Amino acid sequence: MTMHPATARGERTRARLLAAAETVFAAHGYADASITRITDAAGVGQGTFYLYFASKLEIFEELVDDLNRRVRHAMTEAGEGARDRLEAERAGFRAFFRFTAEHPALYRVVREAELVSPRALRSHYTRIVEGYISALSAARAAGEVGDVDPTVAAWALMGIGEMIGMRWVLWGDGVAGDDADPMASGTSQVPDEVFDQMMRFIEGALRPRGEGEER
Amino acid sequence: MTMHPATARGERTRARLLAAAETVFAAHGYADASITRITDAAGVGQGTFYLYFASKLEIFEELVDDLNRRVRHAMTEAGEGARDRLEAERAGFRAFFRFTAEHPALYRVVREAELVSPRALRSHYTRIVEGYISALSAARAAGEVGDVDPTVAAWALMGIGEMIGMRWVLWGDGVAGDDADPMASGTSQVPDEVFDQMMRFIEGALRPRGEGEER
Amino acid sequence: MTMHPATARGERTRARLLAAAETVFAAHGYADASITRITDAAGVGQGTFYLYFASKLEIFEELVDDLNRRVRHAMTEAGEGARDRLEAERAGFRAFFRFTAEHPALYRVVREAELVSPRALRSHYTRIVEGYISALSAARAAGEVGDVDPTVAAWALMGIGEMIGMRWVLWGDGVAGDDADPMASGTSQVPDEVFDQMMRFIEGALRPRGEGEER
Amino acid sequence: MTMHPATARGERTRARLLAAAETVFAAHGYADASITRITDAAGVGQGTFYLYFASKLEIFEELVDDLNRRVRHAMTEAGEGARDRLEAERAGFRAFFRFTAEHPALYRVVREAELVSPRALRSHYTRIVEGYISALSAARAAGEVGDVDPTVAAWALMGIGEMIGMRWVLWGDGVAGDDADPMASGTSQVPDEVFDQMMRFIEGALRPRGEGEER
DNA sequence: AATGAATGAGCATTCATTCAT
DNA sequence: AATGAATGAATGCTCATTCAT
Repeated sequence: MTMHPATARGERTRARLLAAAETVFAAHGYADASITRITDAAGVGQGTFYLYFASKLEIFEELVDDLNRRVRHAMTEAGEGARDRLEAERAGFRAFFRFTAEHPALYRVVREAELVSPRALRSHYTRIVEGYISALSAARAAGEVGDVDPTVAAWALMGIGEMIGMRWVLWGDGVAGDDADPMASGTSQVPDEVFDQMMRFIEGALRPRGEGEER
Repeated sequence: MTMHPATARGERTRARLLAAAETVFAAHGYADASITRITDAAGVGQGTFYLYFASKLEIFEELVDDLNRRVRHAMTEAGEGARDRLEAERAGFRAFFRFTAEHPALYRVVREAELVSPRALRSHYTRIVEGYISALSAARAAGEVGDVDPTVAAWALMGIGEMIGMRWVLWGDGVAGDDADPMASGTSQVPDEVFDQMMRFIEGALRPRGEGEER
Repeated sequence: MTMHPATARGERTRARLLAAAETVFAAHGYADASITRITDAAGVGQGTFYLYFASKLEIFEELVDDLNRRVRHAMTEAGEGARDRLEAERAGFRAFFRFTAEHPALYRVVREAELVSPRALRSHYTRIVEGYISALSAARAAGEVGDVDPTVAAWALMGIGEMIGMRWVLWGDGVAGDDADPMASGTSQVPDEVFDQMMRFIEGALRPRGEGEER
Repeated sequence: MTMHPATARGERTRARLLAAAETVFAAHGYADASITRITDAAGVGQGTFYLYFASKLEIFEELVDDLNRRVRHAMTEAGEGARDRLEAERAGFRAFFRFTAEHPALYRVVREAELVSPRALRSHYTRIVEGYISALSAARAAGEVGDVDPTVAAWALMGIGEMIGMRWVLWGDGVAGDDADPMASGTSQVPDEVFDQMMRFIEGALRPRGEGEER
């Protein structure tokens, strides 16, 4: 499959292509991201592409994996110094949103993966969720978290992060009317009040509950 | 834009095309959903397509709008007989998942809209969220809901529904490993335990809180 | 071939179609003048077209013939009251240019006929030229015109009229640079000085010559 | 716009395409000259076309320019050894007719340009006429030519050449009846008597006049 | 007489991929 | 290692024409 270069020069070329692919896929989508556009953006000849990737699908999947590795790394790293679960969560979300702002490709590419490579899509979400699951399980064992199923809660958190990120990072601050230019986005940050409200929502959901539950 | 037929026969043909588009877009994605595939599925000649839709994009956007109208209708209708906010929420989510199971197109089509027609995508989410927002605002005024910002909470709920729906309705029950055929899906239902856990999560998030909040 | 209507209403519809065809062919050219455009311009249904014309080619040829009849009529009529050949010529050219200004279709349609219907093209030019030939022959017999072959002179005059008409009527007054909008034309008139110079040129060419010829 | 090849092989392919275009446009006209027909005639694959030309219109315009350059070159070259204006004129027209006979595309393509690319059409005629204008101006200054406006005379000459060329070169010798196959042409030459008569006509038009002019 | 629906052939254009250099 | 040339399959879209009403 993926062909790996023998020389350092080749290594650089390959990296350039992958970086170019991130830009081009994010800007045009899978179908309209022609190999030519990628090689042009990378500053190499058309034929060079096939020296390092067997097909368009392959570079796409590698890109998804790559982005996945990078978000997860960013999130984990952010949560490392945290005192408790809550602080870690907060840091993780912050990191997630920051990554989203810096790499709009993450959203655009992943969303398209639904059809292009369902395998890649599933693996992307699943890996992130796995991180949540183990963190939540540990927290539950430590009594920091209420009686929610870690798996379900993990997917819910994933959904919250994704949707809030889409709404406030990708779309920007403005009201999401039909009017605004939908492409002029990708650099905002989630406003503090929104972030706080979101964390409130999550805390409430995860907090241990002393009182009797309704229903 | 959209051209409307003058006769009943034309009306029927147009409806057949729209129905075919739902199937075809869901199965192949926007880029690979050729007009020919759509007209074949509709049982009409190629040229007939352009009697009713000016372009592929146009039928796509109309389809998104159509699906949007239909989910919202299903959700509203479901919540109508509910005693309290919680029951309504529960019914709404159930309806949402049922609709998702019956119309996998909703997910696949909407997700692709990110690139195909950002306008359609935004409008889709925004309209659904608006429903949540007004329901939450009313519930908060009635003291049924805690002190969360209705807008943020609404987007969070949207995210939860979408992610849980994707995971358990579209992907089915199985573990989301790299192995299973990712296309053989779309008909499962969210298992009861998962649904209950999700509702627990949501209740916790929205419940009025007596105790002092950290931070 | 051409189908003729039985009723007065039909007669009117047919005339409307022919008039619409003049406009549409002039504006879009043969290839881009769709039947739909013609019927739309005529304010009738698509199918109605084929009640009166067997094909697109047929209405085109009829239009060429029609325009041809009308220019020739305009030119003949104009020359009728003239005292001598020269005055007649002058009036004929004036009429030709006026017709051109009012019916840009004449040029555009005829020029395209080169490929669409060579038959129609030839017949158009030939018929006009025939008028010149007989006028020149008569004038030569009367000694009003020098010793030029009427046929060759007639084609030369045709060429002059067509080229001057294109340059000053269709293109307008402006310098024919690459810049001006080439479609914004068709209503100018040949300026008087140009017209006079052209007539001088023609007079010189046709005038009887007493002196010895060079060569 | 026009893309130029980087290698000699590409240069050859590009030239083949342009030559094929001349043939195909002349034979079928712009609208019916499919890219496939051109690439077939050139002996290359369909896709190859777009390596060198951005569109059908572009190769058309380049072809018009190319033909224009070539006629003008042929005409100028022919008139180079001439003793006087008249001899030069004669040689120029001969060259023009010869070129027309060898490149029927000149006529057919240019005539269609009226609608396809008015810009190209104007520029074609204007450039040729400019040559006439400067020659006539010089001749007038030298007293070789009478008191006609060089610009008007130049357009008149252009018209004469075009019409005579069409009549005797493109249509051939035969009477231009409705019968003859209109496509079986393009190789005749203007008969000597016709050519001489045409030159007589032109001489008369341009000759200095001693006597008093009517009007 | 009039119409609108239906159709399939046809075309410009794009693009992933292969290959010779 | 790198490149640009070449290709043909595929697709969105247009349009003259036919037909049932």
